[in-house]
Amino acid sequence: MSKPATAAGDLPRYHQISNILTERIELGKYAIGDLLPTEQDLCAEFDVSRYTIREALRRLTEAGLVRRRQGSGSQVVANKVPANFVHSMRSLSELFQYASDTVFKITAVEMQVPEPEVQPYLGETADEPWLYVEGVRLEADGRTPIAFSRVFINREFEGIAGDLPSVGGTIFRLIEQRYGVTVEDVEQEIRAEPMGKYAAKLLGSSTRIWAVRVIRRYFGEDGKILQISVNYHPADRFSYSMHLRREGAKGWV
Amino acid sequence: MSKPATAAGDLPRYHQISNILTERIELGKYAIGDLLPTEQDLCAEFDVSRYTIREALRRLTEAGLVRRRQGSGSQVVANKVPANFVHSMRSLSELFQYASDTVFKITAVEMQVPEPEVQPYLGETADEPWLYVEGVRLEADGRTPIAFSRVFINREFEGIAGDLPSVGGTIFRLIEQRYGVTVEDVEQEIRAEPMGKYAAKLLGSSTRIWAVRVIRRYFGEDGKILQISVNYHPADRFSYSMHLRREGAKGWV
DNA sequence: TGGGTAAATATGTCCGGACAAATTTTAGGT
DNA sequence: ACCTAAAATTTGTCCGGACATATTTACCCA
Repeated sequence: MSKPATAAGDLPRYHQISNILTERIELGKYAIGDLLPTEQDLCAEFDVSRYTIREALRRLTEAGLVRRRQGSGSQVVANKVPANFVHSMRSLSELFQYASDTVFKITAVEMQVPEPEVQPYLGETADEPWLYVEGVRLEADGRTPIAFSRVFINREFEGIAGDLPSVGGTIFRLIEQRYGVTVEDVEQEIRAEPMGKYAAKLLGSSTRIWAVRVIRRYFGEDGKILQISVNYHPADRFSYSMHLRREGAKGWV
Repeated sequence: MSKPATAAGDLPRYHQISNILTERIELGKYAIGDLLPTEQDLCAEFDVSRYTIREALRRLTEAGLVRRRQGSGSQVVANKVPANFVHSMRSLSELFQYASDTVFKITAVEMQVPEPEVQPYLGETADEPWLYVEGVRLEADGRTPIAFSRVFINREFEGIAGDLPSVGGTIFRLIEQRYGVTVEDVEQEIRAEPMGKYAAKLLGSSTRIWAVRVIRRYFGEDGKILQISVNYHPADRFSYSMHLRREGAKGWV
């Protein structure tokens, strides 16, 4: 092995070296748990400065293949690059993708054992009663429907039933504020299906229309389900957008 | 301002300087869009080497606060370290939510100016020809259809046309490998609509069915669109799931 | 054989320098 | 006023060096 060439259009040396080392790791020449050759040895092998080797190893570290430890060396911890793509949002409100000044008009509130549609999402708590809230989310004009929603709230928080008529924002936010719990995880599932007659009627349609159904489960810190919401959006008025960005090191070929 | 101290237990100098610069950005001393002082000026201000300043600025870059450009300077692009809720995946393959052993059966390849449906997603490049690839993605059994896809590939990469018959994986990966480019960002949009007759037929249905249409745009490092894919999934066989996890501090903006 | 200490090893921080490459600014010409 | 080319500026790559710090190894003694 010798000094990598850096003719016009070539990758930087440290980039080429990190590609070579990555390939060796992937091929098992350096197995998971093994130490890579020391910086000094790699400098000799590739005939480059220590700086260049350190940049190459930094890339391997950022890629998650290697962990470096002072006095110890560079240990292989993975043999594939977990290139991460990340969709992030500043708050859960961004998850809904409708404006923050929309209104939730409640049509029913009661304790209820969830119907079969929802039970698969509840696990062991499927047979217990939940605080059921039903309603229509409207644009700020108070008239244009956005979605029909069924919300199941963990009965630990049934005390918020009295606050619900005044809910301008979101129910889970109400729970967080009233009970000091925090939503740590959210599972969301999107699918398309024909909308039920009842829901369609509430959304102002007398014919059978299609819906995009969005189910969201909100989990607390201990993994307990705080709330489940089942939302039906008219298909012709719904789209769901997300932006993913690469984080960390670039993917290797 | 002077050389940061490095007594025992102190943070490294570059870490201290990046903290100071982060605070200035958050306070608006360097606003979004502003250029930070040059490396040279910062070396003078903090009385440290260029290496130390570059390490500090690297940290700001990795945190997403700053973008550095050779010949131009270091521009503030954000004044807060982003993200509370994060949906992450190890590779873009996870975005598709079908198994990795599926097969893409190609039905057409040609240069083409994209049709009106796609043009809003192309911006200034809407009038130019793209390499058009059309096909059906099948389960590993080679028979069960998953989705009908139209793919528009930036004509810079038209050389991959010859590789396409053998594409077992994904087209963007082929582009990455062949041209050494990297997908940095992806925009995805999901909506439901009736499926066109042609697509439905290719998916084995003689009646008018509903589809979940998923449009994805893949961007390279310079913000250029590398590829667009328009995928039609039969609604009854499609669902899209995501898991979001809280990261960083609790609480709301 | 086990424990403690010193020495050796390997990476981390930081310095200074040089040249390359990309971008911006300046100067000159039409 | 606009355009083009050259010069200046700013960051990127890479070199060599020194000292600090964390870990591992070697050695000695009970």
